[in-house]
Amino acid sequence: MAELPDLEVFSRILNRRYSGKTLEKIDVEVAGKLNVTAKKLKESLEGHQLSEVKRSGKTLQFHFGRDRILGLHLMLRGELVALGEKPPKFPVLIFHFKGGKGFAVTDMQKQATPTLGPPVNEVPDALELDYPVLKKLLEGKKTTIKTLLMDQKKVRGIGNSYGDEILYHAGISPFSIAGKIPDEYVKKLHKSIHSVLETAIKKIEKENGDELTGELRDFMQVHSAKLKQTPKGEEILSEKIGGRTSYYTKSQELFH
DNA sequence: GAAAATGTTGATTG
DNA sequence: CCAATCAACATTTT
Repeated sequence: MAELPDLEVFSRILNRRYSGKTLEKIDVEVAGKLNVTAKKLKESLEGHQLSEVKRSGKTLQFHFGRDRILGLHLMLRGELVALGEKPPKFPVLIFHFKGGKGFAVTDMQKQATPTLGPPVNEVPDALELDYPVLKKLLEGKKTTIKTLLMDQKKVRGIGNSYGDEILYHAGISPFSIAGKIPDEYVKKLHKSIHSVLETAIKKIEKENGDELTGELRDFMQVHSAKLKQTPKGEEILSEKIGGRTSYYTKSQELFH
């Protein structure tokens, strides 16, 4: 969980289910990563109406009015679950809305990070990245394109799996030096970022329907430990880049 | 039972 | 100063 397309779909579902409802109570089960005290969070949000849920990069933002915004990063293992009969496993935060419904943020690793009053982030979101900005981002950079795409200080929202999918789609090797990629391929990369992410959003939205749960990655073309071949029959290679496994094929062009 | 797993941060090394 | 690597976080899945 927790790359841009999943979060985009979650934000839409959360909006449909909870926007307009008043937060009756919020339980803070794990306060370790919270930037304020549990008491302060409760004082700030309880009794207020959820106006909107937004996605920003790999974070969600719950708007309870001006100056009452809760940011949330799910990190590696964070999940969102609707409250049911059983109490959620590994709860971090539990939102109870008036009328009895609610959801929980869970994380077995306790790394999910809620932030009251998240600072405005100037780094472009992957879905808002236009071609001239991307071109400028790559110019003169000596780092590999895979590392750069995953760098949240440069573009927000792309992680290890979609990074591989995007580069496969664009026909660029993840080991290519960012600054050495010709314009023609930077254009392809720009198109691939949008089309891979938007296609994923549509597929996840279709599968998930109105359910909060689920982690759909069936449509991955290269980034999967199970796959040996792409749908086109190309052999999938894997190698670590920056401590994380990258999946790619020989058909992706290497610029260096 | 070992290894890897969608992310980030801070320390460290070149 | 920039780039790259690694460990740490806690648990499940392969």
